[in-house]
Amino acid sequence: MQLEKLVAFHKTLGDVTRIRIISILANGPKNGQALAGILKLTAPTISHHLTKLKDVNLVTDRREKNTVYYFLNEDVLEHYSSGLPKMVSKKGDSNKMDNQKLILEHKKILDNFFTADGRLKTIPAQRKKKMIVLYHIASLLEKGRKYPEKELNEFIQSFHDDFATLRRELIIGSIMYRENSIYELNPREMWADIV
Amino acid sequence: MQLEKLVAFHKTLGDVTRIRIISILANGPKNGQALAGILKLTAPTISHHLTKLKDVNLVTDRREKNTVYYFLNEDVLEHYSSGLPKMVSKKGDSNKMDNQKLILEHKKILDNFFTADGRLKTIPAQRKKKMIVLYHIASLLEKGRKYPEKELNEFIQSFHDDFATLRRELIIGSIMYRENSIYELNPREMWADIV
DNA sequence: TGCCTAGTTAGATTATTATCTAATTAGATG
DNA sequence: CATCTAATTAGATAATAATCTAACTAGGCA
Repeated sequence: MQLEKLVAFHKTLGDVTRIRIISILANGPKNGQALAGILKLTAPTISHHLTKLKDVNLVTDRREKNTVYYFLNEDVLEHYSSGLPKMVSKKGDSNKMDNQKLILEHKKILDNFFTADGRLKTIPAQRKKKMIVLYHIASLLEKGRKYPEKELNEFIQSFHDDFATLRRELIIGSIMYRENSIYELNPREMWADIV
Repeated sequence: MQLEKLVAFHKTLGDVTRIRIISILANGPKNGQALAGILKLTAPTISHHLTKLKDVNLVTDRREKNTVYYFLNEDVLEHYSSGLPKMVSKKGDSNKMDNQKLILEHKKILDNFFTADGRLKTIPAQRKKKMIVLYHIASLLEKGRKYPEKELNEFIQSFHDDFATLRRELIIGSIMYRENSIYELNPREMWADIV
């Protein structure tokens, strides 16, 4: 019945978490762990919501090695077009042509620069690669939380011994900012451009 | 917060009963009793849903004597435009200009032809009035249900002793149709033009 | 083969909500 | 004023669903 479908669609969108997931995915695909991190929810909860979103065809997924990326199906969204497009406005992604390809490229770079147990082999010289590595490291920090310099150092050192250089790069790249030796992630939507 | 509003809107639409109410109101205002009758729910339940619909501005109401008529706010619906417009397509209501006035006119006619305890005083001679009366009686039958002639007779007789005439009029007016002495409401949206 | 990581499934808990009955409010009407 | 009808409010019940922890599954990779 057509009516049931419409109700299901709205019921799916009638939940804050799912709307958040949608607006995140509007800026490009993400995997489950990333979503869980951003929304500060557990993996099963994310999984729960994603199945609901998949049920009404708002989201599709695609496996890449060990991790599954979730894509927003914008056609459906536009079909039911529900005011969302306005609030969910994409960031200035001029050529989002192949977001997927971008992800894989990033993944490859990370694979090259990190060891299996997650340590950074060397600090990349190439600016772009360096940024990708820095973003990756920063992605494991808690958004909104303040880190004393000592704590941040220890954290960075778990990736690479030259924590001083890396810490400075995080500031220069405006991924973090510092106030009285207290560090914090920059509030700007850091997940927008990178995985 | 804008997000909360969007969620609230969808949550409101994520319920079968409320979608039904909306698609009924799309064909013109109704009062609470009428809605309760059509949807076979109690008055408090209808009231509950209507307050929710009013909360998100999908419905407004207007009191007329003792009874309150509920109007669909089509602007909001179009603003959030949610696939509903398609399924909720108005019937060919050319001059809906004053639906409200129409309602009151009908009410007056019904008041004139029915006694306080709901019996039909006389069968109207004027075609238009007769139709209104017939629709009113038919509105108490169950859509989609098949009535054996005997049962239908008894039902009609609860309004007026000349059940044979009324039964024939229901067929002539194509409000009902008959197959092998089994009667059924015509499937066309009978609530569109009346009540 | 055997571990590691990402996701899903199961089950429990808690919060929300659709629905009902009973009681109450608000107008209208005789 | 007394009564009637329509609507809302209060309170109870039962169903749905969001979230968590714990256990399980399924690919990579050493």
